[in-house]
Amino acid sequence: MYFSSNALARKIEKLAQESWKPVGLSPSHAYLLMLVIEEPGIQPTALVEQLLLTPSTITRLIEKLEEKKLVVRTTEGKSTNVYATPKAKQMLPQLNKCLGHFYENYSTILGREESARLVQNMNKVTDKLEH
Amino acid sequence: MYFSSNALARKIEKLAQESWKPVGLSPSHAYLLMLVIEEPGIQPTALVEQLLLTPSTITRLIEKLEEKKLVVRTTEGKSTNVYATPKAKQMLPQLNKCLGHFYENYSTILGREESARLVQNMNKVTDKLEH
DNA sequence: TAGTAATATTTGTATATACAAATAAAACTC
DNA sequence: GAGTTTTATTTGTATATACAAATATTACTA
Repeated sequence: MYFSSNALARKIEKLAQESWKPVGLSPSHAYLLMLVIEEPGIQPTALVEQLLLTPSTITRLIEKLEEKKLVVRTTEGKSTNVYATPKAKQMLPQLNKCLGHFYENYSTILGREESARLVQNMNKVTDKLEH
Repeated sequence: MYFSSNALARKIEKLAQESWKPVGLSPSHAYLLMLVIEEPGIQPTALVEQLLLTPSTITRLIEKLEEKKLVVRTTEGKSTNVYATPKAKQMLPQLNKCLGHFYENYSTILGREESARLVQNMNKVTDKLEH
């Protein structure tokens, strides 16, 4: 179980990295950016929930996107809002294309149905392991 | 798929870390050590295959176990042999116990059958992603 | 057999992520 | 409304792993 889940995650990670190479972003950065474009002003807490990552990781991801001038942060009180820059918004079609490629890649290899089933299974297990 | 496989791997990793806490080793170190005890003089290349990790990672794992005086390395020519120390051999029962706990942990949560099915599925997918 | 190719391992450095502590602000509580 | 608790975010540091280059040795080839 231990090596199986790790090995699978690493393989998928690699495939995803390949898929997002055209936009020069890691999969996590790309997913985060797409969420920010979709929901302007989204807060880190919401990103934590959607991406299943910890707050510190989300901060790090945002920082990097800020460096690349793809997002800006505004802080009011204890909460922070994240917005996509025009530069990022222009990238949206390419981001979607990469996402599509990624999906095609693994669905071609595994079949659409089997892929869906596996994802469902993994989510179920992850939820059960929550505590 | 991307977040599902990553999230699952992280959850399992955490569960495994808990399980091996009693011996003060990370899951990867523990699995490697058990292989070395089982097959004295095993070479890094063989460990790479069994643990599904890269050569550099294997070197790092061995280094750490060497620091802890749990293994020794002998180099002859281009190849290296790894042996468990008496100290490590004495730990074997505890290592097995941790392995058992880990298995019990996730099988209790998921059920034995479902666990086995998931592992099979993940392995199948990982193999298919090989290229 | 000298020169090149293949194999095994290690080293330098990078990525993805997390935990725990720090900071800051808002929300309760009495 | 002063003091405490909760919530949101960031920062310092650590872990697990990988890639690419370096090193060393053995095997092949012409």
